[in-house]
Amino acid sequence: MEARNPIVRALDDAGYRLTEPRLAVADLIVRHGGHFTASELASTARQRRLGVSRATLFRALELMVDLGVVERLDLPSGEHAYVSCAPAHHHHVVCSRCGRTAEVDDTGLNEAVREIGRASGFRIDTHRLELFGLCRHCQAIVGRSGASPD
Amino acid sequence: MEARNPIVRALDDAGYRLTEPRLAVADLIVRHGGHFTASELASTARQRRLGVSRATLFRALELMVDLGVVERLDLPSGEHAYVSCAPAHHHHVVCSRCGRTAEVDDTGLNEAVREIGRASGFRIDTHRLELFGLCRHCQAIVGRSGASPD
DNA sequence: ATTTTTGCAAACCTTTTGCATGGAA
DNA sequence: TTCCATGCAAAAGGTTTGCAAAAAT
Repeated sequence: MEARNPIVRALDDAGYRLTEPRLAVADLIVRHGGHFTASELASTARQRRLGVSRATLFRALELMVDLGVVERLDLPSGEHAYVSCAPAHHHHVVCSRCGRTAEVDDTGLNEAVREIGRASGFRIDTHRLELFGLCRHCQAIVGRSGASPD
Repeated sequence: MEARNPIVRALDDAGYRLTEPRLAVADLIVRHGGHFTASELASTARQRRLGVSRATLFRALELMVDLGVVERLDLPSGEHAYVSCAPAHHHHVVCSRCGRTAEVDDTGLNEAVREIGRASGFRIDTHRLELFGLCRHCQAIVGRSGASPD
């Protein structure tokens, strides 16, 4: 039933116990959609009286990141944030107005990375690309009203 | 003529006062070379008895980031780090063994970013690319001794 | 002389940890 | 029943802030 939730499924598959707090966190995350900080998640949990302590929240997030179903990213402000995602290498575009995210594949990027390695002489092992802008929805809103993002 | 130091020059040009602590921080940074965390810089300053308080260090770093002569980046570990750099849009490759960095231009990447925008429907405003690997020097060392990075 | 900058110390925030209790398998 | 996971509360970092004193212009 709730194993429909991909995070819960991943926890289950990996043999972790499906506890009340973990289920609550997983549910919050998939319902949430966009990116979120640990604090945001904590206060949502508090509002809904889900009884998830701060320590447990962080432990759950760490677990999910390890399992690859949640990714940690860094906002331009330097804040740490998380997004739920499929367990494979990829990147996210983040809407700076509404927080919506989309996954992005490596097409074209891999080649650029290879080129950078060639030019710099570095053997490049990993990279992180974070993109920020306006999703289609917010472009329409901003374009219509002339409002500025943020 | 410490105005030879590009950070000092930038401070001067922007009309900030060239104080003892700022000069000390600027000097530490340009001498340092690779990336560094605020704490690392703080402890180096302490060792050398430069008399730069923590608060001032952070204020100086913030200033330099604002001026564009220092960039803040996020290591894979999630730690915040800084590197000194030229004030233009670019990215860094960071050696995960020795901390050496090289600047990288956008060639090829811009196109990839444009393509991502097209595919995702987002209007992409900014992006951050962080690359990690081994610099030429460390490749040679690791290759020779068979040691593994980190 | 005036205004900016600093140092100190405390506050703040986020994240982690030890340990006894509680809950899943 | 047996571990694993949780909560609590304290600790550990990292970063910011208010304010009086010090320094740069």
